[in-house]
Amino acid sequence: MTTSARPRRSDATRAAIRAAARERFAADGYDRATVRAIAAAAGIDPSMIIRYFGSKEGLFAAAVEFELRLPDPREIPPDQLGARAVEHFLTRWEDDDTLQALLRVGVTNEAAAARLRDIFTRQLLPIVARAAPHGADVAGRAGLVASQVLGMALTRYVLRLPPVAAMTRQELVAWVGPTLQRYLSAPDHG
Amino acid sequence: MTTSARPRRSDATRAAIRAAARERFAADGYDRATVRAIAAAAGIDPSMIIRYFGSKEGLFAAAVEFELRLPDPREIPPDQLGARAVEHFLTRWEDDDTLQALLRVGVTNEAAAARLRDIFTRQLLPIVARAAPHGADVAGRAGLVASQVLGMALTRYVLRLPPVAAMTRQELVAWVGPTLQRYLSAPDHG
DNA sequence: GTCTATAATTCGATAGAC
DNA sequence: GTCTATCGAATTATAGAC
Repeated sequence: MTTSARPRRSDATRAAIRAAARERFAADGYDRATVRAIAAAAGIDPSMIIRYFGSKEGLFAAAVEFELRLPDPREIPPDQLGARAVEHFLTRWEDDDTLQALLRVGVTNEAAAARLRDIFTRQLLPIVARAAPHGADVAGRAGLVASQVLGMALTRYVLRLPPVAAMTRQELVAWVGPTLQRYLSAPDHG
Repeated sequence: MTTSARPRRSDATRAAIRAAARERFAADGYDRATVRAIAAAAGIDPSMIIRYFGSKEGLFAAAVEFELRLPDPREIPPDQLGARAVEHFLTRWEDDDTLQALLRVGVTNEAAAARLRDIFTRQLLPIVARAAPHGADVAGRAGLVASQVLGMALTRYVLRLPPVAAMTRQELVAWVGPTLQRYLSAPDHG
Protein backbone atom coordinates (compact mmCIF):
# COMPACT_ATOMS: atom_id res chain seq x y z
CA MET A 1 0.00 0.00 0.00
CA THR A 2 1.03 3.57 -0.56
CA THR A 3 0.95 6.35 2.03
CA SER A 4 -2.60 6.20 3.35
CA ALA A 5 -1.69 8.95 5.84
CA ARG A 6 -2.02 11.49 3.05
CA PRO A 7 -5.74 12.27 2.53
CA ARG A 8 -7.24 11.06 -0.70
CA ARG A 9 -9.13 14.34 -0.88
CA SER A 10 -7.61 17.79 -0.73
CA ASP A 11 -8.08 19.59 2.58
CA ALA A 12 -7.87 22.93 0.75
CA THR A 13 -10.69 21.95 -1.62
CA ARG A 14 -12.72 20.66 1.31
CA ALA A 15 -12.31 23.95 3.19
CA ALA A 16 -13.16 25.98 0.09
CA ILE A 17 -16.38 24.00 -0.38
CA ARG A 18 -17.35 24.47 3.26
CA ALA A 19 -16.76 28.23 3.11
CA ALA A 20 -18.72 28.57 -0.12
CA ALA A 21 -21.53 26.46 1.37
CA ARG A 22 -21.80 28.67 4.47
CA GLU A 23 -21.96 31.72 2.24
CA ARG A 24 -24.68 30.33 -0.01
CA PHE A 25 -26.75 28.78 2.80
CA ALA A 26 -26.53 32.09 4.73
CA ALA A 27 -27.69 34.08 1.71
CA ASP A 28 -30.33 31.79 0.22
CA GLY A 29 -31.45 29.15 2.73
CA TYR A 30 -31.30 25.40 2.18
CA ASP A 31 -33.42 24.78 -0.90
CA ARG A 32 -32.26 27.75 -2.99
CA ALA A 33 -28.61 27.14 -2.17
CA THR A 34 -28.18 24.46 -4.82
CA VAL A 35 -25.22 22.16 -5.07
CA ARG A 36 -24.50 23.78 -8.43
CA ALA A 37 -24.46 27.29 -6.96
CA ILE A 38 -22.19 26.24 -4.09
CA ALA A 39 -19.83 24.52 -6.51
CA ALA A 40 -19.71 27.62 -8.70
CA ALA A 41 -18.94 29.80 -5.67
CA ALA A 42 -16.13 27.42 -4.69
CA GLY A 43 -14.80 27.27 -8.24
CA ILE A 44 -15.10 23.49 -8.54
CA ASP A 45 -17.34 20.93 -10.20
CA PRO A 46 -20.74 20.09 -8.64
CA SER A 47 -19.95 16.38 -8.55
CA MET A 48 -17.00 17.09 -6.23
CA ILE A 49 -19.39 18.15 -3.48
CA ILE A 50 -21.08 14.77 -3.40
CA ARG A 51 -17.71 13.04 -3.56
CA TYR A 52 -16.37 15.04 -0.61
CA PHE A 53 -19.45 15.18 1.60
CA GLY A 54 -21.68 12.32 0.42
CA SER A 55 -24.80 14.41 0.00
CA LYS A 56 -26.13 17.94 0.27
CA GLU A 57 -27.28 17.19 3.82
CA GLY A 58 -23.83 15.97 4.74
CA LEU A 59 -22.31 19.15 3.38
CA PHE A 60 -24.68 21.28 5.39
CA ALA A 61 -23.93 19.42 8.62
CA ALA A 62 -20.20 19.82 8.02
CA ALA A 63 -20.47 23.49 7.05
CA VAL A 64 -22.31 24.79 10.11
CA GLU A 65 -20.10 23.71 13.01
CA PHE A 66 -20.13 26.67 15.34
CA GLU A 67 -18.87 27.90 18.71
CA LEU A 68 -20.42 30.89 20.46
CA ARG A 69 -17.14 31.45 22.39
CA LEU A 70 -18.88 33.28 25.20
CA PRO A 71 -16.58 34.88 27.80
CA ASP A 72 -16.63 33.69 31.40
CA PRO A 73 -19.13 35.97 33.18
CA ARG A 74 -17.05 35.83 36.37
CA GLU A 75 -14.44 37.98 34.61
CA ILE A 76 -16.97 40.70 33.76
CA PRO A 77 -18.26 43.40 36.15
CA PRO A 78 -21.72 42.15 37.22
CA ASP A 79 -23.50 45.30 36.10
CA GLN A 80 -22.05 45.04 32.57
CA LEU A 81 -23.14 41.48 31.81
CA GLY A 82 -26.03 42.52 29.53
CA ALA A 83 -24.10 45.11 27.55
CA ARG A 84 -21.14 42.80 27.03
CA ALA A 85 -23.44 39.98 25.93
CA VAL A 86 -25.01 42.19 23.23
CA GLU A 87 -21.59 43.30 22.00
CA HIS A 88 -20.23 39.78 21.92
CA PHE A 89 -23.19 38.42 20.01
CA LEU A 90 -23.20 41.21 17.42
CA THR A 91 -19.49 40.68 16.82
CA ARG A 92 -19.86 36.93 16.57
CA TRP A 93 -22.74 37.33 14.11
CA GLU A 94 -20.90 39.77 11.87
CA ASP A 95 -17.57 37.95 11.87
CA ASP A 96 -18.97 34.54 10.95
CA ASP A 97 -21.86 33.78 8.61
CA THR A 98 -22.52 30.41 10.21
CA LEU A 99 -25.19 31.77 12.53
CA GLN A 100 -27.00 33.45 9.67
CA ALA A 101 -26.90 30.21 7.71
CA LEU A 102 -28.26 28.29 10.70
CA LEU A 103 -31.10 30.77 11.21
CA ARG A 104 -32.07 30.98 7.54
CA VAL A 105 -32.06 27.21 7.22
CA GLY A 106 -33.27 26.28 10.70
CA VAL A 107 -36.62 27.90 10.14
CA THR A 108 -37.61 25.16 7.68
CA ASN A 109 -35.04 22.40 8.31
CA GLU A 110 -35.19 20.24 11.42
CA ALA A 111 -31.48 19.36 11.46
CA ALA A 112 -30.50 23.03 11.45
CA ALA A 113 -33.10 23.85 14.10
CA ALA A 114 -31.67 21.10 16.29
CA ARG A 115 -28.19 22.54 15.85
CA LEU A 116 -29.43 25.97 16.91
CA ARG A 117 -31.18 24.50 19.93
CA ASP A 118 -27.96 22.74 20.85
CA ILE A 119 -25.89 25.92 20.56
CA PHE A 120 -28.30 27.96 22.65
CA THR A 121 -28.59 25.33 25.34
CA ARG A 122 -25.30 23.48 25.64
CA GLN A 123 -23.14 26.56 25.02
CA LEU A 124 -25.23 29.37 26.49
CA LEU A 125 -26.74 27.61 29.51
CA PRO A 126 -23.55 27.01 31.55
CA ILE A 127 -22.59 30.65 31.06
CA VAL A 128 -25.98 31.81 32.30
CA ALA A 129 -25.64 29.46 35.26
CA ARG A 130 -22.55 31.37 36.40
CA ALA A 131 -24.25 34.75 36.03
CA ALA A 132 -27.72 34.06 37.41
CA PRO A 133 -28.73 34.30 41.08
CA HIS A 134 -28.31 31.16 43.16
CA GLY A 135 -31.20 28.74 42.65
CA ALA A 136 -32.66 30.60 39.67
CA ASP A 137 -34.37 28.95 36.66
CA VAL A 138 -31.21 28.88 34.56
CA ALA A 139 -32.72 27.16 31.52
CA GLY A 140 -35.61 29.60 31.34
CA ARG A 141 -33.26 32.58 31.57
CA ALA A 142 -31.02 31.19 28.84
CA GLY A 143 -34.10 30.77 26.67
CA LEU A 144 -35.14 34.36 27.25
CA VAL A 145 -31.66 35.58 26.34
CA ALA A 146 -31.82 33.49 23.17
CA SER A 147 -35.23 34.92 22.30
CA GLN A 148 -34.05 38.54 22.45
CA VAL A 149 -30.67 37.90 20.87
CA LEU A 150 -32.10 35.87 17.98
CA GLY A 151 -34.92 38.39 17.55
CA MET A 152 -32.39 41.19 17.29
CA ALA A 153 -30.41 39.29 14.64
CA LEU A 154 -33.57 38.29 12.78
CA THR A 155 -34.88 41.84 12.50
CA ARG A 156 -31.48 43.47 11.92
CA TYR A 157 -29.70 41.07 9.56
CA VAL A 158 -32.34 38.81 8.01
CA LEU A 159 -35.60 40.76 7.70
CA ARG A 160 -33.72 44.09 7.72
CA LEU A 161 -36.46 45.94 9.54
CA PRO A 162 -35.38 49.55 8.86
CA PRO A 163 -35.19 51.01 12.39
CA VAL A 164 -33.33 47.97 13.78
CA ALA A 165 -31.02 47.70 10.77
CA ALA A 166 -30.21 51.42 11.04
CA MET A 167 -29.38 51.42 14.74
CA THR A 168 -25.77 51.89 15.72
CA ARG A 169 -24.00 49.32 17.81
CA GLN A 170 -24.07 51.75 20.75
CA GLU A 171 -27.83 52.23 20.50
CA LEU A 172 -28.42 48.48 20.46
CA VAL A 173 -26.18 48.01 23.48
CA ALA A 174 -27.98 50.82 25.32
CA TRP A 175 -31.44 49.38 24.61
CA VAL A 176 -30.98 45.61 24.51
CA GLY A 177 -28.20 45.44 27.12
CA PRO A 178 -30.56 46.18 30.05
CA THR A 179 -32.98 43.54 28.74
CA LEU A 180 -30.34 40.81 28.83
CA GLN A 181 -29.06 42.18 32.15
CA ARG A 182 -32.50 41.62 33.64
CA TYR A 183 -32.90 38.14 32.13
CA LEU A 184 -29.48 37.20 33.53
CA SER A 185 -29.51 38.72 36.99
CA ALA A 186 -32.99 39.80 38.12
CA PRO A 187 -34.52 37.81 40.97
CA ASP A 188 -36.96 35.06 39.91
CA HIS A 189 -40.59 35.95 39.43
CA GLY A 190 -43.21 34.63 41.87
CA MET B 1 -74.30 37.99 -22.11
CA THR B 2 -75.16 36.05 -19.01
CA THR B 3 -74.88 37.29 -15.43
CA SER B 4 -71.29 38.48 -15.20
CA ALA B 5 -72.01 39.60 -11.64
CA ARG B 6 -71.73 36.00 -10.52
CA PRO B 7 -68.01 35.12 -10.18
CA ARG B 8 -66.68 32.68 -12.74
CA ARG B 9 -64.68 31.09 -9.92
CA SER B 10 -66.07 29.74 -6.69
CA ASP B 11 -65.43 31.89 -3.66
CA ALA B 12 -65.62 28.79 -1.46
CA THR B 13 -62.93 27.03 -3.47
CA ARG B 14 -60.83 30.16 -3.43
CA ALA B 15 -61.08 30.41 0.35
CA ALA B 16 -60.28 26.72 0.78
CA ILE B 17 -57.14 27.10 -1.32
CA ARG B 18 -56.03 30.15 0.67
CA ALA B 19 -56.53 28.36 3.99
CA ALA B 20 -54.66 25.28 2.80
CA ALA B 21 -51.87 27.48 1.47
CA ARG B 22 -51.45 29.28 4.81
CA GLU B 23 -51.28 25.94 6.54
CA ARG B 24 -48.66 24.47 4.21
CA PHE B 25 -46.55 27.66 4.00
CA ALA B 26 -46.63 27.93 7.81
CA ALA B 27 -45.51 24.32 8.22
CA ASP B 28 -42.97 23.95 5.41
CA GLY B 29 -41.85 27.35 4.12
CA TYR B 30 -42.10 28.52 0.53
CA ASP B 31 -40.10 25.99 -1.48
CA ARG B 32 -41.25 22.83 0.31
CA ALA B 33 -44.89 23.91 0.24
CA THR B 34 -45.46 22.71 -3.31
CA VAL B 35 -48.47 23.58 -5.39
CA ARG B 36 -49.28 19.89 -5.44
CA ALA B 37 -49.19 19.62 -1.63
CA ILE B 38 -51.37 22.68 -1.19
CA ALA B 39 -53.86 21.33 -3.71
CA ALA B 40 -53.99 17.99 -1.89
CA ALA B 41 -54.59 19.75 1.43
CA ALA B 42 -57.40 21.74 -0.15
CA GLY B 43 -58.86 18.64 -1.82
CA ILE B 44 -58.70 20.07 -5.33
CA ASP B 45 -56.60 19.66 -8.46
CA PRO B 46 -53.17 21.36 -8.66
CA SER B 47 -54.06 23.08 -11.90
CA MET B 48 -56.87 24.92 -10.12
CA ILE B 49 -54.38 26.85 -8.04
CA ILE B 50 -52.77 28.39 -11.11
CA ARG B 51 -56.18 29.06 -12.58
CA TYR B 52 -57.38 30.86 -9.45
CA PHE B 53 -54.22 32.72 -8.47
CA GLY B 54 -52.13 32.87 -11.65
CA SER B 55 -48.96 31.53 -10.07
CA LYS B 56 -47.54 30.20 -6.84
CA GLU B 57 -46.26 33.68 -5.99
CA GLY B 58 -49.73 35.12 -6.56
CA LEU B 59 -51.21 32.52 -4.24
CA PHE B 60 -48.71 33.34 -1.53
CA ALA B 61 -49.40 37.06 -1.75
CA ALA B 62 -53.14 36.41 -1.51
CA ALA B 63 -52.81 33.93 1.35
CA VAL B 64 -50.82 36.08 3.79
CA GLU B 65 -52.96 39.19 4.16
CA PHE B 66 -52.78 40.00 7.86
CA GLU B 67 -53.85 42.53 10.47
CA LEU B 68 -52.19 42.76 13.89
CA ARG B 69 -55.36 44.32 15.35
CA LEU B 70 -53.49 46.01 18.15
CA PRO B 71 -55.64 47.69 20.79
CA ASP B 72 -55.49 51.45 21.31
CA PRO B 73 -52.87 51.99 24.04
CA ARG B 74 -54.83 54.96 25.39
CA GLU B 75 -57.44 52.52 26.67
CA ILE B 76 -54.88 50.49 28.64
CA PRO B 77 -53.42 51.43 32.05
CA PRO B 78 -49.96 52.87 31.26
CA ASP B 79 -48.15 50.42 33.54
CA GLN B 80 -49.75 47.40 31.82
CA LEU B 81 -48.78 48.24 28.24
CA GLY B 82 -45.96 45.68 28.08
CA ALA B 83 -47.90 42.81 29.61
CA ARG B 84 -50.94 43.43 27.43
CA ALA B 85 -48.76 43.60 24.32
CA VAL B 86 -47.23 40.18 25.06
CA GLU B 87 -50.66 38.65 25.66
CA HIS B 88 -52.12 40.17 22.52
CA PHE B 89 -49.26 38.98 20.34
CA LEU B 90 -49.29 35.42 21.72
CA THR B 91 -53.03 35.21 21.12
CA ARG B 92 -52.73 36.64 17.63
CA TRP B 93 -49.96 34.16 16.79
CA GLU B 94 -51.82 31.12 18.07
CA ASP B 95 -55.19 32.00 16.57
CA ASP B 96 -53.91 32.62 13.05
CA ASP B 97 -51.13 30.76 11.22
CA THR B 98 -50.49 33.69 8.87
CA LEU B 99 -47.70 35.11 11.02
CA GLN B 100 -45.95 31.76 11.20
CA ALA B 101 -46.21 31.43 7.43
CA LEU B 102 -44.79 34.93 6.99
CA LEU B 103 -41.88 34.26 9.33
CA ARG B 104 -41.02 30.84 7.88
CA VAL B 105 -41.14 32.20 4.34
CA GLY B 106 -39.82 35.71 5.00
CA VAL B 107 -36.46 34.41 6.10
CA THR B 108 -35.63 33.40 2.51
CA ASN B 109 -38.23 35.22 0.41
CA GLU B 110 -38.02 38.95 -0.17
CA ALA B 111 -41.73 39.46 -0.82
CA ALA B 112 -42.64 37.88 2.51
CA ALA B 113 -39.93 39.83 4.31
CA ALA B 114 -41.34 43.04 2.85
CA ARG B 115 -44.81 42.09 4.07
CA LEU B 116 -43.45 41.50 7.57
CA ARG B 117 -41.61 44.82 7.52
CA ASP B 118 -44.82 46.50 6.45
CA ILE B 119 -46.83 44.89 9.26
CA PHE B 120 -44.30 45.81 11.91
CA THR B 121 -43.98 49.38 10.72
CA ARG B 122 -47.30 50.53 9.32
CA GLN B 123 -49.40 48.68 11.89
CA LEU B 124 -47.18 48.73 14.98
CA LEU B 125 -45.62 52.17 14.65
CA PRO B 126 -48.73 54.34 15.12
CA ILE B 127 -49.63 52.33 18.22
CA VAL B 128 -46.16 52.85 19.67
CA ALA B 129 -46.45 56.55 18.88
CA ARG B 130 -49.44 56.81 21.21
CA ALA B 131 -47.67 54.94 24.02
CA ALA B 132 -44.15 56.41 23.86
CA PRO B 133 -42.99 59.58 25.64
CA HIS B 134 -43.40 62.83 23.74
CA GLY B 135 -40.58 63.39 21.24
CA ALA B 136 -39.21 59.84 21.55
CA ASP B 137 -37.67 57.83 18.70
CA VAL B 138 -40.91 56.06 17.83
CA ALA B 139 -39.57 54.04 14.90
CA GLY B 140 -36.64 52.72 16.91
CA ARG B 141 -38.89 51.69 19.78
CA ALA B 142 -41.28 49.90 17.42
CA GLY B 143 -38.29 48.06 15.96
CA LEU B 144 -37.15 46.99 19.42
CA VAL B 145 -40.63 45.72 20.25
CA ALA B 146 -40.65 43.78 16.98
CA SER B 147 -37.23 42.28 17.75
CA GLN B 148 -38.34 40.86 21.11
CA VAL B 149 -41.78 39.79 19.98
CA LEU B 150 -40.51 38.06 16.84
CA GLY B 151 -37.64 36.51 18.79
CA MET B 152 -40.12 35.11 21.29
CA ALA B 153 -42.24 33.60 18.50
CA LEU B 154 -39.18 32.29 16.67
CA THR B 155 -37.78 30.45 19.69
CA ARG B 156 -41.16 29.29 21.03
CA TYR B 157 -43.09 28.27 17.91
CA VAL B 158 -40.56 27.80 15.10
CA LEU B 159 -37.27 26.59 16.59
CA ARG B 160 -39.08 25.18 19.66
CA LEU B 161 -36.22 25.95 22.01
CA PRO B 162 -37.23 23.78 25.01
CA PRO B 163 -37.25 26.33 27.87
CA VAL B 164 -39.14 28.93 25.82
CA ALA B 165 -41.56 26.41 24.35
CA ALA B 166 -42.28 25.05 27.84
CA MET B 167 -42.97 28.42 29.47
CA THR B 168 -46.53 29.17 30.48
CA ARG B 169 -48.28 32.21 29.14
CA GLN B 170 -48.03 33.78 32.62
CA GLU B 171 -44.27 33.26 32.79
CA LEU B 172 -43.79 34.85 29.38
CA VAL B 173 -45.92 37.82 30.36
CA ALA B 174 -43.97 38.20 33.62
CA TRP B 175 -40.58 38.10 31.90
CA VAL B 176 -41.15 39.68 28.47
CA GLY B 177 -43.81 42.17 29.57
CA PRO B 178 -41.33 44.41 31.42
CA THR B 179 -39.03 44.34 28.39
CA LEU B 180 -41.73 45.69 26.08
CA GLN B 181 -42.83 48.09 28.81
CA ARG B 182 -39.34 49.60 28.84
CA TYR B 183 -39.09 49.76 25.03
CA LEU B 184 -42.47 51.50 24.94
CA SER B 185 -42.28 53.96 27.79
CA ALA B 186 -38.73 54.41 29.12
CA PRO B 187 -37.12 57.81 28.51
CA ASP B 188 -34.81 58.00 25.49
CA HIS B 189 -31.18 57.09 25.93
CA GLY B 190 -28.47 59.81 25.70
C1' DG C 1 -8.45 13.91 -7.98
C1' DT C 2 -11.28 16.30 -11.47
C1' DC C 3 -14.59 16.60 -15.04
C1' DT C 4 -18.30 15.00 -18.77
C1' DA C 5 -22.52 13.01 -19.41
C1' DT C 6 -26.61 11.58 -17.80
C1' DA C 7 -30.01 9.05 -14.91
C1' DA C 8 -34.15 9.62 -12.05
C1' DT C 9 -37.18 12.88 -9.78
C1' DT C 10 -39.78 16.69 -8.96
C1' DC C 11 -41.20 21.20 -9.79
C1' DG C 12 -44.39 25.11 -11.76
C1' DA C 13 -47.24 25.88 -15.42
C1' DT C 14 -50.13 24.99 -19.77
C1' DA C 15 -53.41 22.91 -23.22
C1' DG C 16 -57.53 21.02 -23.99
C1' DA C 17 -61.38 17.57 -23.17
C1' DC C 18 -65.76 17.53 -20.78
C1' DG D 1 -65.55 25.22 -13.37
C1' DT D 2 -62.91 20.94 -12.85
C1' DC D 3 -59.85 17.35 -14.22
C1' DT D 4 -56.35 14.53 -17.38
C1' DA D 5 -52.21 14.63 -19.51
C1' DT D 6 -48.05 16.56 -20.28
C1' DC D 7 -44.31 19.99 -21.26
C1' DG D 8 -39.89 22.12 -20.17
C1' DA D 9 -36.83 23.32 -16.69
C1' DA D 10 -34.24 22.40 -12.63
C1' DT D 11 -32.86 19.43 -8.95
C1' DT D 12 -29.71 15.75 -6.45
C1' DA D 13 -26.94 12.12 -7.33
C1' DT D 14 -24.28 8.52 -10.03
C1' DA D 15 -21.21 6.19 -13.58
C1' DG D 16 -17.21 6.29 -15.81
C1' DA D 17 -13.50 8.52 -18.82
C1' DC D 18 -9.04 10.68 -18.16
